[in-house]
Amino acid sequence: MRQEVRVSQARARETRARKAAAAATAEVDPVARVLVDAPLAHLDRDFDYSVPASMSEAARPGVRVKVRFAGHEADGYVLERTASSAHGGTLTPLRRVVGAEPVLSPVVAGLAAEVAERYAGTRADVLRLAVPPRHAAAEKQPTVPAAEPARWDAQAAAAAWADHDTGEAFLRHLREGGAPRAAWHPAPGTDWPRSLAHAAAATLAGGRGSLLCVPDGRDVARVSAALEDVLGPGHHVALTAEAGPAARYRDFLAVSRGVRRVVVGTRAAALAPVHDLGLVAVWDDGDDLLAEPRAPYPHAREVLLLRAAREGTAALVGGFGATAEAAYLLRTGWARPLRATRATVRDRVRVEVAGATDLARERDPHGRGARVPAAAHAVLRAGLEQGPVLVQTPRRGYAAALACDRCRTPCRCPRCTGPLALVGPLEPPVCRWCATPAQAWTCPECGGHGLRAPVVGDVRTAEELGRAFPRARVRTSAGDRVLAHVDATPQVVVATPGAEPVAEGGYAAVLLLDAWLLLDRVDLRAEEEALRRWSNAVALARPGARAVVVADPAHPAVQALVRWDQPGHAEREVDQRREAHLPPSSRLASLTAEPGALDDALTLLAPPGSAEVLGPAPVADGRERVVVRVPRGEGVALSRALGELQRVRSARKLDPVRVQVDPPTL
DNA sequence: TTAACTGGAAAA
DNA sequence: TTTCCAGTTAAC
Repeated sequence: MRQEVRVSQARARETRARKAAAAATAEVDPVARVLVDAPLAHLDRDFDYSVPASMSEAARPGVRVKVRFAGHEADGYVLERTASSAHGGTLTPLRRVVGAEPVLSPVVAGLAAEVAERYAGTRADVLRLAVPPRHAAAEKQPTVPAAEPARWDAQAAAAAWADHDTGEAFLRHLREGGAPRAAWHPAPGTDWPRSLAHAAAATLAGGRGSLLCVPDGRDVARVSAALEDVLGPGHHVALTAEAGPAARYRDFLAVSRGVRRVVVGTRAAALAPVHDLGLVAVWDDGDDLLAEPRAPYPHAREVLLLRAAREGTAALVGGFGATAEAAYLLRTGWARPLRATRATVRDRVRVEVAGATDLARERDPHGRGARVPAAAHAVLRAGLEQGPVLVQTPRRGYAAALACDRCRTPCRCPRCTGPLALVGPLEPPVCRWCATPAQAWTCPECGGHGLRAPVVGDVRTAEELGRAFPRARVRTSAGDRVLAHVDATPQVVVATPGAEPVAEGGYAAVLLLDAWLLLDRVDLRAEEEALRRWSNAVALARPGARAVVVADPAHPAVQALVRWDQPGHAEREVDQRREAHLPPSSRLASLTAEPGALDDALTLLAPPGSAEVLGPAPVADGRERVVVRVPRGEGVALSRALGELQRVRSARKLDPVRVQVDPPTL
């Protein structure tokens, strides 16, 4: 039996060898350099395969191929065709060319290599983000060019940017093929999707493409509508993950074929193969949605800035908030400020501060405290006579977590120790994990029976406001029930940060509740993030509207909001972070693994001399994390050392260590 | 998955 | 010293 198996294996081997010898290889450039989709870091290099004559035409650079790799069939991309190989042994032939479409351009292949290096990951991981899964039916359809040339209205574009000190010069540079780079901070109420669309139109009028990245699908839809309006139909595509595989691939092909040269999309679009790229832009770059959650965790802003440098394009980093990273671009002189004039800002919105800091913290669990101060009520009431009003409340749901009102011990379910939460005004608290109602809760620490809600959700805020304004319509927008738009009729719109609907004509008033809650988060970016969220809500107001933030008026973030000086806040943030050796003046990387593997990784790691290793500190699932920190100038060396670590560890089959360069949170 | 390589043990 | 074998490694 065993004998037979061996004989048949030997025969199969002979057959294969005979076939290989018999199949003629291509006459011109018989070698294909292939990027193989292998999961191991140390295999992230090019491999040469011979090209059978039958595939010589199809195996162009950029096409997908199937190859035999270490016994398995593996996917790969042809990077180039060459006359000879440096590989000593005989080359395995390509097995199959998958489709005729060159989906990996040399530009994107180079970019993927740079992104992989920067984030200490593999090119294959980056390309999984860059190239959507193939959809054969979509590949057969040709991309139809736009029926009419793109519109270019220099006056309309100038008008859209007129409120900015250097807006016209920026547009002119785009139009003339220049590479201006700016950190953009518009006034509240600015129709930023339209401004972006005009920037793309100016770039296209000069013969170049644009790549615009925004945080989420709603923003993509807004910019897409503005592009359609400004450029005319058929000149741009919107790339989002939610589009579905066929549409996603079809739109990707429209870009990779060069038929559409203006692209708006979410984070993965930063790697889109736009032809003749002239402008990269990222909007609201502080939004954590722009940080990719899959390895190697690239951030869309950083990918776009790498592209701007590699491809010599213009760059626009904008938002109503301002990140320390954007401020750092100004500080180093890499970008210039592009700001709304002070006169415009003054005309748009007045931001006031109401209430003392601790009112919200001390109120009782049924919300009878003065969470919405009288002054704020007055502003809402006045606003409701003009149109819709927006109320931002930090967290979704009725009430997040409950605590003992005497000793502040968090309430735990007596049955399963899960967190308790209120689900309605007259019902007892319910466990979030096992859904058991806690009929008569007693604090295990102090024996108290009273509950307090440290966080009030949007549903209860809506309920409270419904009582306060009985004649007004009250709607909520949060979590999985996000409204994209509301009309111009008077109504109260309660929304969580990031879920604020756009109001037709803008909100007549904006109220920001529980501001202390955003500021109390234990996070490196808590302040910047709070200011960003408030700013995005205030920016939805109509010209002449009033905004009220219920917060401590002395807090620097609150003051920056009132003055609409987010870039100034970001500048101070840069200073503070430099003193604390935090990004962007420093480069951080985190390593997460089982304690043993982490120990071992640290002995293998050869970081630049100035590196500090902080930790290890325990994280979830019994794993530990260390943070490695270097001055920014040594960031490249740190990335290289981390990449080398991953290659060595994968070659030796050691336990995996998760490496994140520039982790968005710590 | 599997050919090539390594090193250790048995045979000469 | 040579040969054989099992386990390891690299992977075109």
